[in-house]
Amino acid sequence: MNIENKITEYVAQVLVRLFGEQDFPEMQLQKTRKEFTGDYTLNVFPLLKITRKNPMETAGMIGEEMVKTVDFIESYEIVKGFLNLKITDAYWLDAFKEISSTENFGFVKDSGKTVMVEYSSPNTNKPLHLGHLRNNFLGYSVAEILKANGHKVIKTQIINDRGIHICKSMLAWQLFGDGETPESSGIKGDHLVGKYYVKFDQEYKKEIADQMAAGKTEEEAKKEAPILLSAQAMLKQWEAKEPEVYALWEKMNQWCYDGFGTTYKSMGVDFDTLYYESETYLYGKDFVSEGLEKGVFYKKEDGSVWIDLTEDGLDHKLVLRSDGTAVYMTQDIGTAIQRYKDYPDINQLIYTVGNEQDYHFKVLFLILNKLGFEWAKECYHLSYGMVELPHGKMKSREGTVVDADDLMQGMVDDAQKASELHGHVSDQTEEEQAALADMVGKGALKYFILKVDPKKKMMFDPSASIDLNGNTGPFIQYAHARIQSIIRRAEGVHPVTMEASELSDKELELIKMLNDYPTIVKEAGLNFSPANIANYVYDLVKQYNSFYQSSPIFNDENEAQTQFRVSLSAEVGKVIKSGMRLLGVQVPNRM
RNA sequence: GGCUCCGUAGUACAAUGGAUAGUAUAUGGGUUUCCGGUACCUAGGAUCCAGGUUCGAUUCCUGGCGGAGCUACCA
Repeated sequence: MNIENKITEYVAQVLVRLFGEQDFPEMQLQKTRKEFTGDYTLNVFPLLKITRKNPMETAGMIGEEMVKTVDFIESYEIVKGFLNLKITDAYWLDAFKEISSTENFGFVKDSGKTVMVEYSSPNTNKPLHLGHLRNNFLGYSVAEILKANGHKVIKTQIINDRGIHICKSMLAWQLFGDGETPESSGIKGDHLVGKYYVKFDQEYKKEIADQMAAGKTEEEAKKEAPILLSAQAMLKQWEAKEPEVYALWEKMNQWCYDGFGTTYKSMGVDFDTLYYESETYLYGKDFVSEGLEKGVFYKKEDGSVWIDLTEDGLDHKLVLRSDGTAVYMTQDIGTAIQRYKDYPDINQLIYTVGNEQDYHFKVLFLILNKLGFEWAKECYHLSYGMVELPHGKMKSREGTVVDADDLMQGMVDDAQKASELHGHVSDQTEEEQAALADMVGKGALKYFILKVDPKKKMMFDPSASIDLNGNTGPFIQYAHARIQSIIRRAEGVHPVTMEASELSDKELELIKMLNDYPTIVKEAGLNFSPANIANYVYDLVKQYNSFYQSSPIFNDENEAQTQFRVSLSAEVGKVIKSGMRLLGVQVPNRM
């Protein structure tokens, strides 16, 4: 049992003893703010109803009784109705010994729960960009955090590999590509496909302009541009599995998969199982038919199929086009059902998708519920805010898209430069230095993105993200490297022999912060928030640096103290590594 | 227009309804007999506006102002 629970339990006992009351409001216990003495603070305001005394008196009676009866409570102090309880140093030293002897400190062994986490889910017509980075880092990290909470996790994605947008790239390549391949051009596969997606758009614009010059309205021109009609025709050919089109689709998709594979490797993310829209959209259609029979959906005169959600406060929503082809919703219905069929024992299905699709998922879950799937209530949309740039939105047409590969490479290059500047690792081989630059550059990027609450939109300033000072990944990595340097010099970590009475304030503060780690991991899991972990690790590092600055570790006169400080440093290092690991960030032993 | 989300120092981010609203960056002033100065210490600077609920509101409610997203037979 953790200390918070112990304290609230004792307070409950005290209340029963002093006031004979069995039924009281939930205990409000929080950590004592820095400016007051004490470790935990009980807010007595909610208890006044049962004590029928003023805040001072109530706090005094409870504090008095706690000190008298609980061995690890040393003293109490009352400030404005807040009861501050101080824990004994001996308790904290014991807690530290416990922490250092715990394997995988902070992690839960087995919760018995299985969770599927979907993230990434790109379209196969263009490379990944900045928005995908937030998605991938978030999805991966949440999956790791859930594992740390003892859940079995299945990482997955839905690959959006069919549809008109894919045909646009294919058509443009057919018309203008002149047989260009990743091999012949030296261009990464996904970037090559993306190049033709852009090419299509350029041609399309040109044709619209031509048609308008010939007297058509803008609306007509947009609908009747020959290249668009060709793309639509190609989509039909694809659905009919016409060999030539199908072969082209397979070839260009493979270029994308190869390119994505490289990018995922560079990001450090992975998946346990994959779903393809081209395989699930037909399955979704089957359930639309079934829902139509059940009366969940209705058919309009033109043949399109809809659902009426006005009773749920929403609108009417299309689930199948009049020509019988599938929309996004159709395949999402199919994919969800397929997943529960493949993995019947999952307890939760998490979709990591941007908040511009909040409405879509509200509708999807409602539809699944109406189709009679019990598990619909286990579906959760992990909705994250958009990534904004200092100079406005990312728009592919205006060339303001921040490419994922380019951005990561830029970060690594900057890390390399910084490393050369400081020269701590100039004796290492080129390979080792390159690996370090990769670790630091990617660490900076991941930390920069993950330290922000996922629900909130975030500003991405490329020039600020490469700053290695302040609340950044490299700041944390540096602290870890410095700790490893201490351990190297100490030639290992030895058991603690120091007395509790010798502990300094800064040492006590560090122990208390280490003691919080399991609670942080738990909260991060409940909130699906890597930011909780990031902010905690940052605070821990700041506290450690302050300790490091003021407390000489290697002290010839007090061997026990030296060993303790090395041991404390080592534990801080372990928690830094563990926490960063949950963010998908590695930490170096030298940098 | 309708619906949803968001407004915290110059900028970027924190704060289960709790105490004097934290941190970074930028700006000013400091720290090397010592273990890695990518560090540490220190100063100034903020809750969009008006009401309401509450012992107590950055947090909850209402209205205004400002911003973003959704509102496609797109994904």
